[in-house]
Amino acid sequence: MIRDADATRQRLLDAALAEFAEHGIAGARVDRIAAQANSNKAQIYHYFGGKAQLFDAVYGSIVRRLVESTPIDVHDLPGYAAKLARMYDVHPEVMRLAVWHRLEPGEPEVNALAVEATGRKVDLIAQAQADGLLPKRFPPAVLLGLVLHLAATWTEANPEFPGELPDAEARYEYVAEAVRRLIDLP
Amino acid sequence: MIRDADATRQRLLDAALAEFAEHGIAGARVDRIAAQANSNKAQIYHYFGGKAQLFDAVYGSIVRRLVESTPIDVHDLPGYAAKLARMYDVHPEVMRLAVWHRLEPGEPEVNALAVEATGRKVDLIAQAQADGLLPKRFPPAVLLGLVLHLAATWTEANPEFPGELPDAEARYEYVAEAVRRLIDLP
DNA sequence: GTTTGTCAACTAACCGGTTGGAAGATAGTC
DNA sequence: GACTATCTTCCAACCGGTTAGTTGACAAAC
Repeated sequence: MIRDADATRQRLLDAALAEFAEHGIAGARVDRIAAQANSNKAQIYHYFGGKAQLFDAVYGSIVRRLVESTPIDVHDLPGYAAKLARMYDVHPEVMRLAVWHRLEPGEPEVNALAVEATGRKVDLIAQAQADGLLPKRFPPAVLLGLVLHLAATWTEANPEFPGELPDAEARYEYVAEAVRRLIDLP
Repeated sequence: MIRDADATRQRLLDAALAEFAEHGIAGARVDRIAAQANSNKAQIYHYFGGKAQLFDAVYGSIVRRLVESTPIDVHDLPGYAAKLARMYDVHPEVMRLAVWHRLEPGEPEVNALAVEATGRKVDLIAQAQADGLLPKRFPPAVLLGLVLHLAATWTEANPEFPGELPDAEARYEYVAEAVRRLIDLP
C-alpha cells in the first residue's frame, strides 16, 4: 500500500464534505466518513482532532473556494446573482453545508474569512453607490443581502413548490431580472 | 394527578416543536421532549408511533397554522411579503422547522396541505396577471417563489453578515420595497 | 372490573473517541 | 547494498456513554 499523509487527509476531507452535506453534523457518522475515504476512524482524530473540528476544516475549505471563485462585480450585480445561482445549482453541497452550519446549535462561531469577504463586498457596494453607479434606495448591506439571498432562491425552494417552475437557465435569468429591477436597470 | 390524554398529547407536541426546531430530527432527543412535556418517553410511542412520526405531526400542525394565519393578498404583494417577514422574525421556529424538514434525508415526503396551498397561491397570481393587476414579466410560480423567498431574506441571513443591518421594521419595509419593484409599483 | 393513561426500568444497538501495535518509509552506518 | 534504528502512517479492536424503542405493572376514571 502507498502511504501518503496528504492524500489521506484530502480523501477524509472529501468524504466528510459529502457526509456532512448530506446529514449535517449531528447526523453524520464518523465511521461512514472513514469507510468512504478508504481510511480509518482513528485517522480522523489523528488529523483533525474530532468530528466538530473536521466539520470546521471542511467548512473553511468550502468558504475559501467560494470566496476565491466568485468575486462580486458591482458593475453587473444581475450577472453576479445569476452566476451565484448557477453555482448553487451545480454545487448543492455548498448551500447545504452553509445551512447546516447555521442551524446546528453549539456552532455560533462565524467564519472569519466569510465575515471579511462580506464586509469587503459591502464596502464595494457603498463605493459604487457613492460613485452613482448604483441607486441609494437600499443601504449597502441591505442591497447585498437582497442580492445574495435572491441568488439562492431556487436552491432554498421548499419541496412543496409546484413543478411548474421553468428550467434552470431560465430561473437564473429571472433572478438576474429581479436584481436588475432592484437597481433601476432597464 | 389530572389525567387528560389530549392535554398530554398537546404538551408533547409543544415540547417536540421546541426540540425539533432547536436540534433537528437527528439531533433531537426523545428523552428531552418527554421531560420538557412533563411526561414520559413511552407516551411518545403510544401517541405518535416514533420520533419521525412525531416530527411529521409537529410539521403538519405548523403548516396548518401557517396556511390559515397568513393568506396571500394578490392586491398587496409587498404588504404580504412584509407580513411574512415579520412572522418569520417573531416565530423563528417556523422557518427552522421548514429548513430542517428540507435538509434531513429520508424525508422526501412533501406535505400535501403545503402543496395544495402553494398551488392555490399560484392560481391566484395567474388570475391577477390575467386581470392586469400584476405584470406578466414573471410566470406565476416564479413570481410567487421570488416573493416568498424575499420574505425570508433576513431569517436566512448567514451569521457572517455584518452587524450593519437596520432594525427589524426597516428590514421588513426593504423587503416590501423589493417586491414593489418586482411588480412595477411606484 | 374493564378501559385508559402513566411511568420507571430495561435492552439492544449504536456512536464518538481511544489504544497499542503493525506496517511502511527514511536515513545513517559500515 | 545490506543492516538497523527511528519515525511516520495506518488500523482492528475495544470502551464508556448514550439513544431510540419496549415492557409490564400500577393507578385513575368510568
